[in-house]
Amino acid sequence: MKSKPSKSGADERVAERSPRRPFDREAGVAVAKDLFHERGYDAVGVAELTRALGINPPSLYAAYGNKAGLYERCLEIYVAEANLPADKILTPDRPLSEAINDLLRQAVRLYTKSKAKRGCMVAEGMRADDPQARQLANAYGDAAADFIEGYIKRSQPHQARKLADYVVTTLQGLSAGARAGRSRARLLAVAELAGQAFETFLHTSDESKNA
Amino acid sequence: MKSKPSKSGADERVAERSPRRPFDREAGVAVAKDLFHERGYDAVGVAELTRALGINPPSLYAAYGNKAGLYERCLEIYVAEANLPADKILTPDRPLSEAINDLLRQAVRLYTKSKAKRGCMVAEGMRADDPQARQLANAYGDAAADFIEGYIKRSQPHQARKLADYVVTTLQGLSAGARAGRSRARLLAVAELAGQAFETFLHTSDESKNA
DNA sequence: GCAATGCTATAGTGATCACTACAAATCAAA
DNA sequence: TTTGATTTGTAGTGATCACTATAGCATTGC
Repeated sequence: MKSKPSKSGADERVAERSPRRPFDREAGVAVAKDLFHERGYDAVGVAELTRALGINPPSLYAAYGNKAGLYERCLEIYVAEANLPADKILTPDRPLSEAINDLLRQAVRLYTKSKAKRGCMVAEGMRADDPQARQLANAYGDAAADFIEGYIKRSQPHQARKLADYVVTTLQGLSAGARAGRSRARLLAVAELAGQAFETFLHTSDESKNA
Repeated sequence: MKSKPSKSGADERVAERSPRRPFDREAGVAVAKDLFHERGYDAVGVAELTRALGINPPSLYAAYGNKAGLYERCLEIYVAEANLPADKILTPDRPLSEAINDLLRQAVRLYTKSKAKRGCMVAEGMRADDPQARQLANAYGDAAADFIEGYIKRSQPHQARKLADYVVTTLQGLSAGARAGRSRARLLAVAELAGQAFETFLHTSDESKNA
């Protein structure tokens, strides 16, 4: 009867937190995230992960379920760490083209911040051979694309999708360029071009759409 | 004495052409090319290749050296088949922006021509996990980028690299979009935007650069 | 016919893949 | 101290990786 939910409330809290500390799951996710970001989902094996985390395979599976589960946690904190805080950049109070321009430039800075971890972890994950990993990354990628499209739609409802596609395509190209080793300066120049192009789209669209 | 170079000259020609037909190397390359294009270098194993070619592993290695060697042949004919005849599109007799616009649109058509073989085989190969395959693809990618930059430099010597980077980045984004399953119509819209953007770059650059 | 040539298929190489069965070890609660 | 729960390390699962040693076999020139 009272076997499960008996005793005091404090016990339940303690019971939830594992009687014997496993190995710091959170830190493990951070380490794995760097590995996945640096070399991609497929190229990082479980053996290398366990070596990097200082644990053995059974601990990894007990903690995260499987390799894809760990990757999911990595994606989660990668996005949550606000590496590219789209919600902070795409704010309703600033001009659309200025916000997009800022987004592109900040993306380049992020993609080229680390020499090892080049490009966008989500965008690169969408190209993984493993279908499960690809699906996980796609979820975040689609969410980001929807967010951008929704933001554009506020001021440009007629061609929001086309413009959002342009932005997303540019971001994917910038991520690929970063991964290929193109320098930050050159990518920033491209981002600036794309940003100033975006501004012209709004002008020309106003003319044609109002006609 | 007369054992080796005796007899008639016709024999030498026949002797060169393998006494027993191997298995049609050329056709094998074409089949392998489709597989590599469809699923990427890493995802296609030697076992699957030999199955698709109707041969056994030793024949593959005797014919192409190794998996990377076969991939190299595939890349070669992929590019040579003029899937995207840049030299036919980027001709000196047409306006720069028109040529670039055409290049982008034709690229989209190519990237979305087959439902299975999406994107650019070279651009996608540049992301392979295998360093050898990556290097092979990079060679073709760099050559294409240089060709584009050289073409732009003819009419825009000051900012050819920046503009070429923009075009290459857009192409990579389009390839990624095609691989992600984005429709031809949407990608064509993006290509058109990028093309019309490219034209504005020339105008604005003329003003600022001449000052 | 007879050896030489050259491609073929059978079978298997060690390495690595993601993943797990099992039992020792450690903790909490009784 | 005993019991029960849980994580740990050891060791190994079958599968697949790229690749190859060996030998059979068909065709060639003699």
